[in-house]
Amino acid sequence: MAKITKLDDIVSLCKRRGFIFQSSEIYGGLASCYDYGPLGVELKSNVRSAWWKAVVKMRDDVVGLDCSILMHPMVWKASGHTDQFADLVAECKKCNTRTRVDHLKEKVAEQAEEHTEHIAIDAALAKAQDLSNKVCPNCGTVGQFTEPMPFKLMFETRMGANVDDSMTLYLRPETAQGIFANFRNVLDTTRVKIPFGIAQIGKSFRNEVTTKAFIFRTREFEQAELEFFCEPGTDDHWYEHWKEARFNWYTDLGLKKENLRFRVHDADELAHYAKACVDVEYRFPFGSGDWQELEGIANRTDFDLRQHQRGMRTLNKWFENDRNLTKIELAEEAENYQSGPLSYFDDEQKKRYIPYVIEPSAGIDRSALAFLVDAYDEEEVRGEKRNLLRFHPALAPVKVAVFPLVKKDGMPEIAQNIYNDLKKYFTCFYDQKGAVGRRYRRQDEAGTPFCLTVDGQTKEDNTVTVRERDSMEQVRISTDQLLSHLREKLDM
RNA sequence: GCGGGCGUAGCUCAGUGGUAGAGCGUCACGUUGCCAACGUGAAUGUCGUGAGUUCAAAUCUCAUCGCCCGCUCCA
Repeated sequence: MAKITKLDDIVSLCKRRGFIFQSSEIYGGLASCYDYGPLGVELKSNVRSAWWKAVVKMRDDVVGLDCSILMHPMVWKASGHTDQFADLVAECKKCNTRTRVDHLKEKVAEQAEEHTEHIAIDAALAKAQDLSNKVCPNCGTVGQFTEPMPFKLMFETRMGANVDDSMTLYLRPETAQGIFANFRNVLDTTRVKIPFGIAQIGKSFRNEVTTKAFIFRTREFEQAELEFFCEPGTDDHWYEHWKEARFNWYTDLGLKKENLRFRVHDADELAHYAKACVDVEYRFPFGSGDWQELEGIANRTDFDLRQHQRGMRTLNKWFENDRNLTKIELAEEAENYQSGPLSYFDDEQKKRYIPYVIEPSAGIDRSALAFLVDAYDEEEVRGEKRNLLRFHPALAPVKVAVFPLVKKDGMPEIAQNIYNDLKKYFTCFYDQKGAVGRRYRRQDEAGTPFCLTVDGQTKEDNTVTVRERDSMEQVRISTDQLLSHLREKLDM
């Protein structure tokens, strides 16, 4: 069995082989930001493609979308993010521990909401005025807190080169809202019928209070999100469907089952919009071997579409209040909201309704990290340590490496030809330098599933050896059957 | 944000006040016919950054940036 991998081992492998670098390293680095190197960009792109293939291409009921990161500020007003995507935190003067104000307990009552949803800043401020009776959960000191301070979890930027009439925009904290905002567009142009989903992969930004563990939690990150729209009443069925589908996606791509599990959110842990939520968790080698979320699958009900209908009814106030979101109150919901502009007309049942939404929301970066960690292995071969990444072929940055056994006797030329031919079909790598054993090991550490070697026999019978990464076994394959052989083995 | 640890070559690390090192890796040439072989040669450092102390700082002090671990936090 593989030994316990430490995060540090993964970090140095990533640097050494060009998977992941610290951002802005030549300037001392920028906290929690990372860059993907030549191998990393292939890996990450393969993770994306595998998700897209499973969630969009292989299904008849999901279409894709790619929204802009910057959106109309009213989107975030309607979704609740501008009001609610902020925490009030107070710091204990005694021990300097910061705690969310709504998690503080009264000295006497000993009661606090364990896992409360975030509430509007104004309301929270009013509610949190009096901390004199609150107890610091860390040191037990009563009432020694700083003024509650709001943490803005959305990044702000300005649109418009002219400072005077530029407007504040937010970098999206999730890709989901772009999908809801385009729900009508997709309905009107693509002949989709409920149940159907809209999928999107893209960057999101959250000004997290704390980042964590390499690329696991970063402030800039990539999400793969699906909003699956279904008729109310069928939502539980689709929730179960996507739970299963998403869990299997990870195991199909090689994550070991024993490192993967579901964690169901308790009722008091649910976000304000969610009826149910479950996390797919992976046992990462940081923390104390902690289970950490890879993906959340939530039943978002009809919350978002209804909120955007309210937002659309509020647009006039946006102009009346000089584009100042904090002055705007979201319009009440229309009485006949079920037939509002974001409703769906079911032709068979002849009725209109706001669909329910099942949302599997995965982190591409943390998935890539999980695949890296899970694939990492060290083993002993003839007294030497062999490091390798046992990537699923679909995820391997390089699929096939091509070598001449030695660089003479015309072998490099033949190998070059094979390489030039194969690279039209797979990501390939050519190498003729040094001993062939060393080249094999280098590819092992990059996770390349197959190495082809042109040797003396090649000129006689047109066969090459195909060496498999995990077993190190070799078979001779005729060059004219190489492509089909590799295609079958790589499942491509 | 708090506490602890750390930051020296691409990686792992040695160097505790006196001209910057090792192993691995990388590159070149030779050799080599299947698993990190061998020989010869070579390149590579803002000692994280900035200030201070000192005749002299990788080394001592302060600040700052970054990483790891533990808290806290994570709609």
